[in-house]
Amino acid sequence: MKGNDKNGLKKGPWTPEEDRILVDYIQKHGHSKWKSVPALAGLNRCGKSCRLRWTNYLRPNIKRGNFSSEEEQLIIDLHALMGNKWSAIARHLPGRTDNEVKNLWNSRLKRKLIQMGIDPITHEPLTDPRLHQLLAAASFSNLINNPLDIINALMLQSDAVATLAKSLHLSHNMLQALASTPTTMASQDPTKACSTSNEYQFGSSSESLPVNVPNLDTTPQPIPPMAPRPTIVDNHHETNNITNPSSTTFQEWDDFMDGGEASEPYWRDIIDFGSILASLGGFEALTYSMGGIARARHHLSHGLSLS
DNA sequence: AACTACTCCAACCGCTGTTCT
DNA sequence: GAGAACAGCGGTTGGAGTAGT
Repeated sequence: MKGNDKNGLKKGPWTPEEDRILVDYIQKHGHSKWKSVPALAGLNRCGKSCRLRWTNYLRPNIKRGNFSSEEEQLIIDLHALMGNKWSAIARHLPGRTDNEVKNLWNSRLKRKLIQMGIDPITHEPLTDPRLHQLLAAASFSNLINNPLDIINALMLQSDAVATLAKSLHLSHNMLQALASTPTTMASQDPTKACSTSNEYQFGSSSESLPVNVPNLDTTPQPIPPMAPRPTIVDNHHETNNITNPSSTTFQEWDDFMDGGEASEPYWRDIIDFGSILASLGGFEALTYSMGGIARARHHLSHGLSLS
């Protein structure tokens, strides 16, 4: 990456002096022809490199530093609509560049979605192969065959039930949020209104972005409301009233996954499994498990045998 | 302290679409 | 209309920094 190219033009990181020269030149003369900029400014760079440096780093109003959770959520939402249209996504984030958005997606957001059991490409729940992969890697297949084993395993740790219950509840809320994303966005933000011609209209300009909007006929049915969060949950943490998906849903998941309560690899595996089970639409199974857990907790608190 | 693995991000590359001649 | 020049975009690379062993 370092050194000069075959034309003798410099490559690699820009020095502060080069930055200063480029900024001075553009402020005085503009950049109508990028190809001529380096020669006129006195830089030993190609025009393309100058343009990139200016647009991604030197131009005014560039916002630097960490992305806020709101920005991250917006990127996820927009990516669900547009795919890898980084420049289009970046236009909705003032001060952010397409390169920054792309880097954030590739380095963090993509992984985060996978962790949540969501395919980062389709933004739909991960499908069977992924589930089987997970099941093969872990020993949960045995647990599925005998739900009582789940309970027995969970009872080995006092916070187990609370942790799993919370993870399942968050998974469910996230799925609800995702399932309702296009409608929700359109209703909240007029710039994201969806026309009837399978195109989303953005902003006041005539720009329209043809995207693969899911056919309404094939849109997954709304996820049924989950039973109220069990009161058995957690003596050690504040009980959150999580009944509706909201913009805080993903933040809650982040906090949950990053926090101590889900930090053990053992629990993260269970939570991953719970997410994927939920993703596959196994809410009956979840309800069953939750009910089983509640019963188990009741049995335990009354000193009864699980079997 | 040394090494390795991993993450982040600036910059490059190659392709595509648009504008100009 | 055709080809050249240019700008913009998305994918990829590689160096720097950091955490873990």
